[in-house]
Amino acid sequence: MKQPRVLKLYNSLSGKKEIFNPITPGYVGMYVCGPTVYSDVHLGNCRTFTSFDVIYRYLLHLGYRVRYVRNITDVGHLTDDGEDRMAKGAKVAQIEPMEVAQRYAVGFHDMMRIFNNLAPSIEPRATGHIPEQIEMVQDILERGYGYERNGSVYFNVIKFSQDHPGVYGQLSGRVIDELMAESRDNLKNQDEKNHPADFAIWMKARPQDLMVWKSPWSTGFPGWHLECSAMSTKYLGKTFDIHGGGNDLKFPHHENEVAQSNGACGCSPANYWLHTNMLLLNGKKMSKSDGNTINPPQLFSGDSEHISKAYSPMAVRFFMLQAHYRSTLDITDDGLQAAEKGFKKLMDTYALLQKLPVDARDFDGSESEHDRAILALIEDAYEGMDDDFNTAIAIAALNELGGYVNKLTHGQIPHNDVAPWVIERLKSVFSTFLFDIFGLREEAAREDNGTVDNLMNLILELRANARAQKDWTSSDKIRDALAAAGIQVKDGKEGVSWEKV
RNA sequence: GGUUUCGUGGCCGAGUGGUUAGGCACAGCUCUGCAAAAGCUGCUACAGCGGUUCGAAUCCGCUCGAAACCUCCA
Repeated sequence: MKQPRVLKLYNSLSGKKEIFNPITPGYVGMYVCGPTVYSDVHLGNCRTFTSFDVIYRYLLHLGYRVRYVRNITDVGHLTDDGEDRMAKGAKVAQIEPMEVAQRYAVGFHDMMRIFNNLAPSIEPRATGHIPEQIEMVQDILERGYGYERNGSVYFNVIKFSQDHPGVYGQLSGRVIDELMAESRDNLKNQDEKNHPADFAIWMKARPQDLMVWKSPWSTGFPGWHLECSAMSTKYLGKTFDIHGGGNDLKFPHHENEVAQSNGACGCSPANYWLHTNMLLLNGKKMSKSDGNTINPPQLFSGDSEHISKAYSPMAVRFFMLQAHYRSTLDITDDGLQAAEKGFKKLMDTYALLQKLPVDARDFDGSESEHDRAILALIEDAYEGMDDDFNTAIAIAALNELGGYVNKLTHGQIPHNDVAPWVIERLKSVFSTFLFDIFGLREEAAREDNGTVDNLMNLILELRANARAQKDWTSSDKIRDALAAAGIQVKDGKEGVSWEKV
């Protein structure tokens, strides 16, 4: 609908911005690596999925039919000790591994809704695609890129990289020889592998393993990287448009995915690889062990030593949107406060914009410099999004447009100086960006509660009476008492309003 | 140790070979009984040192500092 806009995105594979050309015009297949559901969702996850949510929304806005696949990993992802993450949680809580997965998958979905992220088109689970993964292992073996050892199957990275020069390591900038030199000697099942860089695509179960399936090689479970390859192939095809995930998945996860897909079918899985950057706290990556961490519920309740107050989900979302998705973003109390105010200001401006009249009676039909400036800023917002989804640029343009809204509202710019159709366009663009593309939503400033409204109306009426009689003592007492109760009274030209602070 | 990225005004954070990003904070003004709120205006920075260039914060080199990855991680 908005075609032809030229969309550019940064492809990790080539290391530069490229013009986006989908395989099938008008359609986009996008796969994003979802969470491993072994614990409460991490705030960093929220940033990644919020970034891809905006990407998804913008693609939709551009008129693409998008199939957005985001998996849930519920098996095969091992801890440092070589234990499955689900199984570990299950033993601790004395429940089934699938109960662990279910508990945290539900929590994850709740959090996605709180952040106003759209649901993906398909959300496949690794445990639901064991046959597909076994088939993929077979394909890899048939093509000679895997080998079996004691019931486990490993991917032969050396042979693969000899047959496909330049492929392994392209995404992460890694060199095989260095991998050999760097590899630690305490890696899992090191003795079974031909080479330290090889990785398991099927693992034979040990007696303590809880989640196991039968396969031609052994009773066991699939390797961690395999589920994404198998499920992306199943739902998007052998080669699809966009594969995304967090920066820290580049190596080894995504590198190995590329190798697996090439090894299984001789084709590259995705044309464009998009990676989001990390969320930092106090300038460092969050880490539970260091105590340098904050989770979403803490952010929303204010219950953390790192912040001074509670922040709403939309304030946090806006905070994320102010930075580009490929930049690290440092969470600070000051930064969050600035974002909270900036978000509120933009929403207030939007409310003012809704009230601007668009009737053309006193419009003289000429194009003013304001018209041109407003249209240019609208174009800036779009160009920002076209340039690798630069939400920061788009927000800046919206803020500048907000200046025009205020000046029109307060009469610094006469109404008849801006064409009615430009105002209409401004209204539509504002709402499109705020709600459809950025995925923000208005947060109830007050409970939808008639009782409170009625009480407030009564109180403010009493104060208005006092003020009419110049009884400043009474009127100020009311104002101060309300402030102490967390309610701010705002005296405006068109009357009094109030807000919970 | 290896690989990579980054270092922007009081704070957050875009961008980029030549034009004020934006937000927050701050200051002035308007409004106002006072204040708050709101609006307008102002606030010209790019780690340091060299080099390329008519011109660099933007390109190159070095130094210093930070972070990520190399091992589970969004």
